[in-house]
Amino acid sequence: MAKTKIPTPGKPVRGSESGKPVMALIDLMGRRWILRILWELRGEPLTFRALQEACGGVSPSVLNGRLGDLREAALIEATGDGYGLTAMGRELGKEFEALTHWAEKWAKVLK
Amino acid sequence: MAKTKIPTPGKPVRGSESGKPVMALIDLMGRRWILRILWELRGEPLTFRALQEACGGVSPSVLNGRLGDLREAALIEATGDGYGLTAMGRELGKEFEALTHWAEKWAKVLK
DNA sequence: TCCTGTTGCTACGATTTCAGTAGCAAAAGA
DNA sequence: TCTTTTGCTACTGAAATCGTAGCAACAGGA
Repeated sequence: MAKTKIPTPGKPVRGSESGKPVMALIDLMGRRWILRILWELRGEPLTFRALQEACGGVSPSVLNGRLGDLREAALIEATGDGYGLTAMGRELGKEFEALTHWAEKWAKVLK
Repeated sequence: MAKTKIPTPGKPVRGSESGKPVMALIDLMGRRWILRILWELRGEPLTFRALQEACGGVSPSVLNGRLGDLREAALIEATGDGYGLTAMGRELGKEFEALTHWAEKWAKVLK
């Protein structure tokens, strides 16, 4: 069960009363581990423990909270084999992959 | 002056030793207000105070910290008229705009 | 010059979130 | 039955964030 409020499109979120979907997305993505979890799940589903390890040993309490967030956001779901992306989650992951290419360029510029 | 460590592609970041650019990006974007600031600066440059107001009254200490992060990441710069996106920053903003469309669909699915 | 307003920040205490470890109940093998 | 694995909760201390106050520098205006 998530202890924090879940950002929901159409409802006000932290720092914005507009209810615009992008604000809910910004709120959600701005939480630590959310992006990392989505990233680690881009392939096949992972068990809780596997996911924890993939995320560099994130504490289970935080991980569990984030899994709750992501489940309420309908981006991941618990399957028989652990946690996996939903259709929406996979789509978001694909969008995010475009950012990977940007990040490569960014790395070159920065160094 | 930023008090937190800046995620840099090529160097280990929070939760990842790989040094992959995408990990640095995930680390950076996973900090509260980072995405929001980039979003609010997508148009014209804003002064510190204007940006603060645009971000729903975020505390100046945090805002200042994030501005430092973003400057070190070469995504924003201080111009004469306040803070504005760099070329890289504007590019990232464009990538992120694709996510706006995704968020619209997400909103429909969720409700 | 003095007054007033704006701007970019710093300081600081209170609150929230995160990290790190320990451990437990349920399920799965062996 | 005995042992592992799995999913998760509990707890404590550290770190990040919030919210407010306020200050120095600069820009008019009177």
